[in-house]
Amino acid sequence: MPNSRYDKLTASQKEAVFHREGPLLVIAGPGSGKTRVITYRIAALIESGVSPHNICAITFTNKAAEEMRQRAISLGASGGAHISTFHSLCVRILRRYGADAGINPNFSIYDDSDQSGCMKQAIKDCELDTTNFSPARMLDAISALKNRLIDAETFEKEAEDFFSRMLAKIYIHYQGILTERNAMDFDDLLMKTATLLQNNSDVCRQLGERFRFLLVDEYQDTNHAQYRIARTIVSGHNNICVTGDPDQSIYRWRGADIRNILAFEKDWPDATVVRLEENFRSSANILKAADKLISFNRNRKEKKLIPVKPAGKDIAAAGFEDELEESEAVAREVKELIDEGTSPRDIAVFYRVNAMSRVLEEAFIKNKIPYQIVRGVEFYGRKEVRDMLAYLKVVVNPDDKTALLRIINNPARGIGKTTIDKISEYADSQKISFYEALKKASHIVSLSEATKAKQAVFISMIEQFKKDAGGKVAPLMERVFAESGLAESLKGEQNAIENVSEMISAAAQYDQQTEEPSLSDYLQQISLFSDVDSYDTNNERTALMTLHCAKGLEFENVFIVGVEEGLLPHEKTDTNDADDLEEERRLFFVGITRAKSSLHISYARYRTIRGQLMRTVPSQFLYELGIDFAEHSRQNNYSYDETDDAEITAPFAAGQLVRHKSFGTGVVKEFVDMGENSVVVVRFNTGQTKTLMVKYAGLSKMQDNAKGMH
DNA sequence: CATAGCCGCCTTTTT
DNA sequence: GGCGGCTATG
Repeated sequence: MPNSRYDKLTASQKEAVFHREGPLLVIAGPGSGKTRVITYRIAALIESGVSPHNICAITFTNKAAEEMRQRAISLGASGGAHISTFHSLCVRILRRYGADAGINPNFSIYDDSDQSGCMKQAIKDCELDTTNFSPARMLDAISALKNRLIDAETFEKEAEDFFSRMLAKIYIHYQGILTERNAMDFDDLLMKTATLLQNNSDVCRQLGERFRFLLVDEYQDTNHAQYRIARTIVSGHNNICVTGDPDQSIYRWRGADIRNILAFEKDWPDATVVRLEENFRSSANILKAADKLISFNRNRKEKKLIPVKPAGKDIAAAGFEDELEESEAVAREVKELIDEGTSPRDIAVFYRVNAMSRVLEEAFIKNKIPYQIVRGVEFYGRKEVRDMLAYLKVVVNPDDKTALLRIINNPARGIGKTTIDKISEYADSQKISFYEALKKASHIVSLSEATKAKQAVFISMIEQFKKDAGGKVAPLMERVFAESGLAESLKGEQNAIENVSEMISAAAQYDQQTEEPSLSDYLQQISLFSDVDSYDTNNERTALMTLHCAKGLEFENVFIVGVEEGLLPHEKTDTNDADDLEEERRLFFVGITRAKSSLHISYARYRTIRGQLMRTVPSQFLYELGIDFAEHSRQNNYSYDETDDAEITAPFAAGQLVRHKSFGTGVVKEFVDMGENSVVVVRFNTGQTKTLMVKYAGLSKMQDNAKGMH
């Protein structure tokens, strides 16, 4: 019998919570209590006699996993259920069951910058140049292949055109480098798990028996590999419950496939579908705007957003001269809210790209507002943090040449490029790893005795660390920091030293919380951790973050800045590709629907991008929201009203703002009227000036609210 | 082999 | 406007 704590759930929520066996799809709009439903469902399953051990819940971030764990415990579900991201689950599976597939459990996990290093090497090995084969593009392409579970050999067989054949060659080399270094990138974790489950029916059966109930949150943002993993795990019992909202899918660029959620009922024909359409979060006005915006997406399923809260405040819109004024106005408004008694943590500022945080940060400092910037991976990107991690990775996984090369002469110990090349050559000729070659350096004839001695010191240091690497992590880190010479080399750099201390205290916490702490496990876990996961919601600080980070969160007061063409939608998105544009619109939708009671939207008429002052154009999404920002363009302040759409008029006069499908936005410098063959001279924001024939250029006119630039 | 200084590159979003 | 990588110099 369900107890009284379920009383506050709505009928639909209850339906999802108490659904027992078989596939369940929960289509849940923003603010509909979806995460709550999952947590209650975990509690309800346990209450009905299911062992926590048999439940696996997948969340989108580590942070969400941590919160869900705590909430489940507070509901009386005594812990024991597996709650983690897909990536963490995969690490567990690969460590435990990977041996048969030839996986060494001490594998390193490579992040973006490690990957890019390996990719550059791979391109070089293929004797191709990085101008035609840019590492970033190659990595994107390979990531897409891995998400679709296509390995290098399979792809090579299919590759026909020149580009595909080159890509296949690079893919093979890149993967070779990772394998040689006993390393996996993020996509490998998923692909190798999916393949393992597919090829090893025994592992598959064991996991199916272990996880008799699988719950996947944010299902709209799963990729194909994740879908396969989920599908295989539940193949024996079909007890899968997924929740998600197609309108909040914002990770297509990373391989997320919205079709997973759209096709759920086809994949599991006997699925129960529950819709959660009531919104308990936002005021009716905010929802009205969100609904208006998202209705411009054509490739979607209609969904209602039913407000529970009253209309509330109007949405505040504002146009500013530049990003300095915008930031200053946001800071002042935030300050006012705080002075009126709002807690700083009930306020958040969202932007499209991380680079926009700097100017906001300065304004917040100036106005003495407590804030925290929630950033992707900044902490783990710091030099000193990477250096420390590289030492630890080498201790656990000596094959990790990426890490080894990073530390071998850092701090400087007289082992330079020439020496490294000689050792590399020796390693290749002897078919041994770089680390093994280093150990046998005394056999390398071409090296001087002095150099050999330096290497011996380095090797014996690492070997000593290895001996002491069992058990707790933090003490070893202290030793590594001191004895590697890193501490000495960072002397005077207080920030850097503090970052390392922060790492060590995090490790100490891990040591305490983990039954059997191990360095290998620790390194793998934190590789999957990002700064977003350490966002402290109990802190009395206003959060600044990207719109992507804002997913899954909610705030009383929300500010969205830089709502301009080129930023939102971002210039990198192909506005002719409806799917790309629709994803940007969803991103804005996600941002808007984070707000509970007040929402402030702004843009700047000029913005400095990469050190260059650019004239900007308000986002087309603002028109769609029905906000008449022209009204506010002369007053640099937020004002609260909503009127009809602004008009777009006038011919190609000098000063007219226009958009070109490949050059982007620009300003008309000159118009030569030659009837049908009229020519227009446009200076584009990219810096180039083009003379175009109107009839071919396909220019669209844009609203101009800016003052002249002279 | 180390260091400083310069050039040229890129720059969306993140597990 | 920031960083990595390269080069020239000590």
